[in-house]
Amino acid sequence: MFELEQALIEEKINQYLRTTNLPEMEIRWAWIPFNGQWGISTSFFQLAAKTFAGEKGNVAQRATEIAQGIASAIKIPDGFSKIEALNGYLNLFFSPSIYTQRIVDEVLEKESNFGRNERLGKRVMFEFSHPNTHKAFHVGHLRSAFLGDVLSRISDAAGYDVIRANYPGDIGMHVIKWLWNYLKFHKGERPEKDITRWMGSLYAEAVKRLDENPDLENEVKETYIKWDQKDPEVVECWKETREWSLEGFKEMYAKLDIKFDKYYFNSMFEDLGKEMVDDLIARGIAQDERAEGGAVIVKLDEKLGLKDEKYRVLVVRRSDGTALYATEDLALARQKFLDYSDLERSYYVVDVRQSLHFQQVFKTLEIAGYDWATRCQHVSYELVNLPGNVVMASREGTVVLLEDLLREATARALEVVREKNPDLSEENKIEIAEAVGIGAIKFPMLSRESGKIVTFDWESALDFNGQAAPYIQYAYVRANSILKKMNSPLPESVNPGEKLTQSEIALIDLISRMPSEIQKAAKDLKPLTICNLAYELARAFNDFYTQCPVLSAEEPIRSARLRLVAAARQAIANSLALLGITAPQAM
RNA sequence: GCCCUCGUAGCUCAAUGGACAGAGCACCGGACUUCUAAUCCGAUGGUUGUGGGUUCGAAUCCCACCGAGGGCGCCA
Repeated sequence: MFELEQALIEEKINQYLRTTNLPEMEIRWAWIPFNGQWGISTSFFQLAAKTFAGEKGNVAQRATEIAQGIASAIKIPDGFSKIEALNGYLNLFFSPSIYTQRIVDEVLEKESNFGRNERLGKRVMFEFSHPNTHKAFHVGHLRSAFLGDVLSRISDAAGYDVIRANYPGDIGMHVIKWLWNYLKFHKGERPEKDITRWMGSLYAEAVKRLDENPDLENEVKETYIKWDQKDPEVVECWKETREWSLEGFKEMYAKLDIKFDKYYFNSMFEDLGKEMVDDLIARGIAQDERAEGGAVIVKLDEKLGLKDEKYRVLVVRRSDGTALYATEDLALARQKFLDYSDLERSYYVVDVRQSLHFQQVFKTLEIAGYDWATRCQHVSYELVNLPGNVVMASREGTVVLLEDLLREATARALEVVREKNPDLSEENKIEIAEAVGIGAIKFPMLSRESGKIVTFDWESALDFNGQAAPYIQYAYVRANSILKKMNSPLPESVNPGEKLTQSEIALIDLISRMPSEIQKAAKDLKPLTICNLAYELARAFNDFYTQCPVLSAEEPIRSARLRLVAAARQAIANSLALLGITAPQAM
């Protein structure tokens, strides 16, 4: 946003340093942290420390001296109102009128593209969500879905070409159990609505039956053998019921506004994985211990010559020859690079419990000589637990189903909409309630560090107050409301004059940070950064809203404020879009 | 036993190695004849788990310890 200005000033600083025989320094810019003061700053502590060359001295004082020297040596650059040396920092204040006009104009010209970087011509893939077919979808599963979706949005905005990949678990023991239960007790039945809930309830029923009567495991094993031998009835049933689950997921993703470019299915990689393992055995990377009743393993630490245990041992094929998760992951990783050979990075958005597993898989691929192996990266996140640190598990019955949460959240939001906006059409109210309800669900999962556990409880999940999506949406609605009441086209670009209030400056300051915040969020893979920005924007706008009359203001202030409101509305909308949260027109 | 996360206000969480560690919730006190009060303003609240170290400067980096959670050859 201010690269040109920064480069010019950097040149001047370096010139000063040369003429005064001070060492070169790397100049890092930061925002001036004081509220209502808009500008950029850099500090000279490092340089000051260097001038003492290890001897003792007052670094802070020297830094201030240098900053003062620079402040008096370089003229105030165009567009700046003040240059100041303070506590070792050099602060350059923007001339608010000039830059407010520039930023506002840029936002209004770029609209939804404001904040987006130019295309980098680099491709990355995010694999996320990976739901299990034939099972329920609970709140714990949402974190990967939201994280992956928003990371994709942020990376896209930061200039990357993003492939959004899903990897449904459409085969495995859980599916076999489901099929057994279905064929035995529910043959011919099909789901009417709430497909995913229905699939999940049949799975729970299967598990319950097997718990109550372990002898039935034999029947499950028979089903598994039938599956393995491609028994037509079992295979057909799998194909059909699998589609039901996928249909259910499709509805759910549509509701959550999550899209995928590419589907990889677990069932596609059993055979491919086994072939890769055979290759690993042939090349002496994997050890086949099946003759002694063991499995096929890769002794990673030994292969790497490590003394201490780090990567341990990876089982790549079961003793009975069947594939397991690791087998399939080897083939999946390769497939991604076969499909997209130019992939700069292949991200796996999977919970933290699988950290070691992915390290093992990636390291195995590296040892096997695949040059892309080092481009694979596990993006881990902590779980969503229930109060008392209870893990959500369908087996334990400790789950909150997505369907239930969605229904409750939208119902609660609908209640409020009816109260606040009784005149809106019912259709409109429902639309708003869904935007608010879903936003309220997404925000808390995105607005904390991914390494921290999210504790789900109904009370805070349905609390729309405070640091939450509805607060941000409401700021958007307020801006929208002013612009609707304007009843005329938006005024042409105007200079707001020198008398901008603190709240106006604070607002435009935040808007101007958007492009760099997006870059930061993409670099750190942190949606939280965007959550913070969105919330700060909303807060600054609410402050502006109470401080500064717009429609009743005198010209030219009125025009300038109207344009600022439009820019703020756009910035808030863009930040919400990055979070996959809908900005409603009214609330 | 080894490895990985996390520990900040009563609670939930922020804070590119940098300026006085900030919000929300809760609690207390205020503000709607005004562009939507799903809002705003004010008050209270801290030895950033403990002890060392690195650095001009540490909540942030390193080491040790304490506490919580997770992972560790045939689950996904």
